[in-house]
Amino acid sequence: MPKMPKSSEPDRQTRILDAAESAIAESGFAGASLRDIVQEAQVNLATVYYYFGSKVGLMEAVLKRRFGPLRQEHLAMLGKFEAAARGRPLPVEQILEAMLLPPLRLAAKAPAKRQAVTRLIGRIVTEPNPQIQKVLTGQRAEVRAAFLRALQHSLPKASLPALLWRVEFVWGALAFALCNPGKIEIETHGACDLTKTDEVLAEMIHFFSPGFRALARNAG
Amino acid sequence: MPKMPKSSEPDRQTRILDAAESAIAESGFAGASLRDIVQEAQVNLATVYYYFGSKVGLMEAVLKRRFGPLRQEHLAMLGKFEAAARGRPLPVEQILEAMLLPPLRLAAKAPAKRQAVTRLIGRIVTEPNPQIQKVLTGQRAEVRAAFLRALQHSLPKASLPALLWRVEFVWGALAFALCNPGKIEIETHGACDLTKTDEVLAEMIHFFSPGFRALARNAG
DNA sequence: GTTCGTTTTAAACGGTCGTTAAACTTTGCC
DNA sequence: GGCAAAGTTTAACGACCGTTTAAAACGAAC
Repeated sequence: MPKMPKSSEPDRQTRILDAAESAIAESGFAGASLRDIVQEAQVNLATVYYYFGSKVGLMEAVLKRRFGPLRQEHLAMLGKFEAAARGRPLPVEQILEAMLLPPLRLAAKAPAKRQAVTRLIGRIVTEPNPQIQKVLTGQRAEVRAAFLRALQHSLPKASLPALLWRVEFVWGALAFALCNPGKIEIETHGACDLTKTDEVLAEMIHFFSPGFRALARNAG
Repeated sequence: MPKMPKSSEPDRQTRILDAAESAIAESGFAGASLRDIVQEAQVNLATVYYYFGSKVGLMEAVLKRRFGPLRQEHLAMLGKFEAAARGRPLPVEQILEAMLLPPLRLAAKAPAKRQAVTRLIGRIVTEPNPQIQKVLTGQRAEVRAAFLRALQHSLPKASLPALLWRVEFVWGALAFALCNPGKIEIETHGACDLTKTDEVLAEMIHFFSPGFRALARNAG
């Protein structure tokens, strides 16, 4: 049986996951070393293998801990909007909100872990390791299909490739923004602050929805 | 004096740069090993140090070879449009074309090296190593400033943060699309093909320009 | 053909990596 | 207490990494 956490301090598995998340954020999946991780987690090296089997196993656990709940939030929010609409097509603004808000909220978590979580999202986009990619491709497909169906319902005149491309563009803009929050803030001299979730959400919705609505008029 | 290339075969520096580019595309900057690179380039390990000084030096050379010309193309295309407009504001479609076409053309290069070049772009977005980041931050700032100035001229009513965010979103969508061309094509079952440069360019311009034009009416 | 600077090679250095096997400590249960 | 299971630590293995040194091969100039 696992040892109970010592009141304030999280248990070993959690400490390892937190440390791994930070390490991945800072150095990428390949560059994050187990020895650095266990040092920050104040845990012995072999403990990682006892709980997670291997480095890849640990990486998968890190991803599942964050992106499992994220997928559920995506589908739940979209489902809530669809239930309220009772079969009628959703305004693209609501579809965009269901796409964007869960990741943006995740990015605005507790300051200590904020950068780790956001950069983690960016790392996945360009991750070469197929074992790590595979963890997320399945659930990404499910979420993408759900949003695509909603968009097709709202914009029946739009062609499928036009919608597919636009969904990719929205994901890309989101991933890029989340990827290096500090960099954007610096390069725009503080004008773009990712921690202001509501602002960013509004900005993105205002930017993207006209491009979707243009598809409603003529086939695109 | 450097040995002349043997007609068909590129010289050693070029072979190393090509191999390094492929390796980075496949495994990232940290994961790309010099021993793999020199094996593919059919060159001795120490040759890398003779020509490039270190691994970081090689990485910098790889980036400069591709993104130096890219920066020039960006500024040249924007300059051409501005010269033709003779001081009048540019339509956002032209500004977007100057932002998007050079990278898209670069991505449509010779098939053998295509994936390497496109994935290289994606890697940079999430690169942790500050030495590598630094190579591109300077020239990125210059290009961003040029496009921002053009946008401000065309959309004088738009607020600065609104424009800054939108520029980031466009870069993000572009980088994401270029990052893993094969993945998008597979996940959309072939509907999204990045090699069709004209299609992708038209799709992006049609998607983004309404979001920019919306800023022309009321302050955003 | 010898000489000199340039280019290429072979071999090794120290270090870090992921991983494993076995010994050790703790914990819950009779 | 004694025992088995769960958890933790120690210590080491082999592999690969970036880097350096010094010697060999080469090309042009005289």
